Amino acid sequence: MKMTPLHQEFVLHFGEMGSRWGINRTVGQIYALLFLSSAPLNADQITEALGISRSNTSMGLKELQSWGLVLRKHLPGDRKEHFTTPDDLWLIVRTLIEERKKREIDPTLSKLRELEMQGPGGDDYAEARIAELREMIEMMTEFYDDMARLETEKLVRLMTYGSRLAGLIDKVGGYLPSTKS
Amino acid sequence: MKMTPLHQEFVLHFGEMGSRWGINRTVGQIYALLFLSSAPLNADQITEALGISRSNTSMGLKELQSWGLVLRKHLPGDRKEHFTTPDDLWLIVRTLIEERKKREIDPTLSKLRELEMQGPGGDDYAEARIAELREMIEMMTEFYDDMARLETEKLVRLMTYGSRLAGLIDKVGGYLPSTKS
DNA sequence: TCTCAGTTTCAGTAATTACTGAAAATTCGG
DNA sequence: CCGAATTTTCAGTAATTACTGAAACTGAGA
Repeated sequence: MKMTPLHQEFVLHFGEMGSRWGINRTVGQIYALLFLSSAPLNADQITEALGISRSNTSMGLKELQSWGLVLRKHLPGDRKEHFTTPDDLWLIVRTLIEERKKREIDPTLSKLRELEMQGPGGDDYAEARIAELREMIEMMTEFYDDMARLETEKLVRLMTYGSRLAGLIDKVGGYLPSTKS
Repeated sequence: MKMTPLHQEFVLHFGEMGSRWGINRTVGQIYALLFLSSAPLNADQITEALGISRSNTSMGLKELQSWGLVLRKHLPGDRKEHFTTPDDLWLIVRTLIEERKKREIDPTLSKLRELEMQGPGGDDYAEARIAELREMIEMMTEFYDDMARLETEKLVRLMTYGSRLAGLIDKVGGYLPSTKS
């Protein structure tokens, strides 16, 4: 399992970026390795290619599977588990966004609602600020949900349409309430 | 500088979420405190409210300013520096997204382009995978750039339009190339 | 220009997170 | 159901990151 220079640089980059992406170095490297590999790899191959311990590989794969970014694959005639990334890049991106939303946004949205439930406590400014933040997050997550429901083909069409979208909306007519709450 | 229960819970939550958001606990707490405060606070007030060291406050504020999430504010008649978060939540969100893109996506886009520059090295699968990833990131960042350029009012209109956008595009006509590359 | 309130820097230390090897658990062919 | 192959868990340790106090620096008023 010797890596080509291309693999090496890619794997190293994902390792470095890992900490910024909220995963650790080896998890990033494992993902990178699987991403570039046309055939599924088993844990020993990953362990050897990255020069890490077998247990570290096991933990890394576990985390990546919990994210839905890596899939187990049984190869016939081999007792060992093998692993891949999904072929479809769009699926990967959808998964990534969904998981990050789940971990980074949803808990805060819940907390904000919970705080509002506790009713007014006298600090009008803080309460308004919290309500405003909650509304903003709701608007963005609802938009995200709508977009996530679209098939990829429509999503691509929409994204390629880019800034012209705004003009389009103008034309259709603005029956919507104004911006400021 | 005693915090109300509302402040406390909010600050604590931001502290806990900090690590998921790629900042540390105290940076999250400082931000939370400033976010809920109607008047700008000085470093000593922050230090006392959070029970952290003066130097920690200084470093946290420095980081938040580098993100553009916290602004210095000189109060007349007081020699101390004061700090606030921008009033406009949309501005805050725009800043957040822009900065995270800068830190988490742009370096990878550069790296991918760099790897492609190095020319074919024989691993067709890996090279195709990298090219596909680069194209995907380009499409998404270009879309983001388009959206970021819109005034907030239009952005709100667009987001509220949600899933109906897809139908809209259909109607206007699909002159665009098909999805699969 | 000197003073001093205020701020930043930084070396040392504490706290957290990542990684390892060994042992326990699981899985599957026989 | 047994036993070898494989995977997972976990306590201990290494590496990294966060935090502190003290010292250095800054800049406005006298």
